[in-house]
Amino acid sequence: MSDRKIRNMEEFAAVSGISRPTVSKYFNDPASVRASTREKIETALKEHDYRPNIFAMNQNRKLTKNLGIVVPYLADPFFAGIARRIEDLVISAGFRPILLSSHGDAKLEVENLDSLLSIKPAGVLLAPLGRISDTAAIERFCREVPTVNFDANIDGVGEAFVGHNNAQATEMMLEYLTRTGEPPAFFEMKSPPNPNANKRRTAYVETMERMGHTPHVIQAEGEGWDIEEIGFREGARVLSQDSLPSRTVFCSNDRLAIGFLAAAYEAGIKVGLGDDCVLRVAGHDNHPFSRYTCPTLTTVSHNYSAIATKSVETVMAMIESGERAPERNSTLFDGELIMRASA
Amino acid sequence: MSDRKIRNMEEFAAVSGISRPTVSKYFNDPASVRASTREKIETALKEHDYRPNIFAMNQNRKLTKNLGIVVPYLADPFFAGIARRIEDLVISAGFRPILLSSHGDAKLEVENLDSLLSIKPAGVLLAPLGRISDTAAIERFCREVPTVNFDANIDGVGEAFVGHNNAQATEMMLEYLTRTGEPPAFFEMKSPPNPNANKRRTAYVETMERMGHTPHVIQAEGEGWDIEEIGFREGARVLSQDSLPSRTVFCSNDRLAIGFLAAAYEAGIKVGLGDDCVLRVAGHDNHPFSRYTCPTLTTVSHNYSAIATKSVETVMAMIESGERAPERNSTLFDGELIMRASA
DNA sequence: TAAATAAATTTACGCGCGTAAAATTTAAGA
DNA sequence: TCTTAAATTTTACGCGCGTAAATTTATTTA
Repeated sequence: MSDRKIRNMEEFAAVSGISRPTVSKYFNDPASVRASTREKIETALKEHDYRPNIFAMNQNRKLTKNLGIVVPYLADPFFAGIARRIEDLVISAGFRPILLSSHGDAKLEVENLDSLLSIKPAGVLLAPLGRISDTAAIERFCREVPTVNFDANIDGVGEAFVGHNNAQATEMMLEYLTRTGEPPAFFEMKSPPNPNANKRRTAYVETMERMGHTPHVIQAEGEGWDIEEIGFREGARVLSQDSLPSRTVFCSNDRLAIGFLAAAYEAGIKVGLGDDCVLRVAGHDNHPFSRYTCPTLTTVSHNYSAIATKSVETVMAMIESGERAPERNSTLFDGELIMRASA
Repeated sequence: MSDRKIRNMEEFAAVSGISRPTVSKYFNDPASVRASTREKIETALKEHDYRPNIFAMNQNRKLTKNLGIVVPYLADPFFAGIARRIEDLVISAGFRPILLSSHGDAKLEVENLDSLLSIKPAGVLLAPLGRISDTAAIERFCREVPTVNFDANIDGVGEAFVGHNNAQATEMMLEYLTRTGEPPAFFEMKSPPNPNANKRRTAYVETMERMGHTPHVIQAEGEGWDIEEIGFREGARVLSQDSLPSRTVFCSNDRLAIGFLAAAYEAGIKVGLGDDCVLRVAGHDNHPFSRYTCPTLTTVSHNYSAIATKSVETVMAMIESGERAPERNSTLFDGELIMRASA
């Protein structure tokens, strides 16, 4: 590596023996220049360690290579995990991922989109907060930037939706629980922050009725994203009142189930499949920590990689074609039953 | 709000009745212009919704308002939590946080720094991977950009270190466990990815010896960041062999403890303080999930907010003064005992 | 009220790169 | 070898803003 510092593309073009506009073209798309030219540039690149100024590039490019990723709550390992998959795919597509978390706050969600606007992203992958989201502000954003909505569906948000098939997943778990024991009660938050919760409740009620059973929905009080805490507190209340309509409890999501299991443990109630167990508990999401609950949590997994892949593919297609989809279509991926010890 | 679109600072200066260089100065620092001028600009701002082009700004500014935050593993809620605190502080200091995760991969850690370099950050807050980090590459980066090292200390990385007082925290927990029961064995990873682990082991051994007890270190095989899994697998092995030298186990960190507790549960071993319990287990970190283990985990909390605040203050001081510290100094904040049910 | 100081304006240039148009060279095919 | 299309080079301009120097205007102090 030469010690002479290259200050700009002009100088780099000089040392590589190629004109600056062609070098510019190379950095825009290496495949767009002749193989012999590409080689010359790449040889010079190894010698001189030059990199185009990202600000000057983006100032003039009609389309930046920035791609925003907004998740509702990054401290939730569930979202951290899916964000990571998406980041990897975005990088290998040659884009620069900008990961932002809304931290459960609708105002911050809009601020994040606002902040993204200022870096002219080529596209955005948005997992909205849901119920509390400022839908009008988000829609305004989506008119400016090609956006794909994932995880939590909000009508009108983004050109497409990619998510988890809550209906199929709920039905599958219900079938399993009923077949191997008894029809479960459904434990959920009274005001769930996420719209998936509503889909799951609806699917629970409808499937139960179709199966000829009476649905029992237990609603936990509490707001916000401290979901384990709500599951624990309300779980303890329900268990102490001994008011459960079924000895099987299907929690709306794993974080609620994690809290519920902790409450059961503390109450000395043995959960699981064994003869000495008095309760079965199931969750939904295959949360990273569901493998380490006591007992380990039976749950339904999202098809994370399919959702990540499809989301990225969809936004990339929009970016490349340069046009919006004629109609908003949604893709749902089926869940997978994860059988563990709790049910 | 007017419907006329403002395209650049020139046009915005025109509608606000102020010259463009003064407007530029305002955006650089609103306090640097006369109050009457500031008002005029802010009135126009409300009317016309203009925002300076961030790329054009950063291209010419000697110092951008970007501030990099690099954590080793964002899917760990521990790091997600501390990253969030730091982000908040950075934003309120008027900077734009760029959060990147190394995902446990040393190559990605260097790539992250490399990527930050291209956006000319004013400073960087780096929590390095630790043992596997490419120290030489990181040091090279630190010579270019004012960097503060936090969480895991690596000599030579950054101008300062801010972290947790592992020695004090370990000693405090040891004192508690010994006073209320018996001296614990120490459960850790054989090849811990994080240097804090080494500090904790050393503190354990030294304190035990000072107290007149024989230290017992149990080392779990296994590499990488799937720490709960390692704690579970190796915990199960240790418990099945019935080879524990003490009925109290002090885990090097909470994630290991979470796995260990799951193993104890599965082995039917009752953990806690009650008369019917045969084992006490303690952790270290006050991981967000340590409140929901079975039983709830007794642990030591970092002083998260102090660490975040001091880290941000330190890097801000470096940025403002424009000079590097004459010597690298480290600040350690004491831990706090979190007494729960497991010990 | 004049002088001293601070702030704002005018003028002018540069940052590093994208990109368009026209001229030229290169590679591929008949 | 000639034709043709593709790739490259030359030339030239613009993006939106930072910033320096000189000048003018406003505010504060004596």
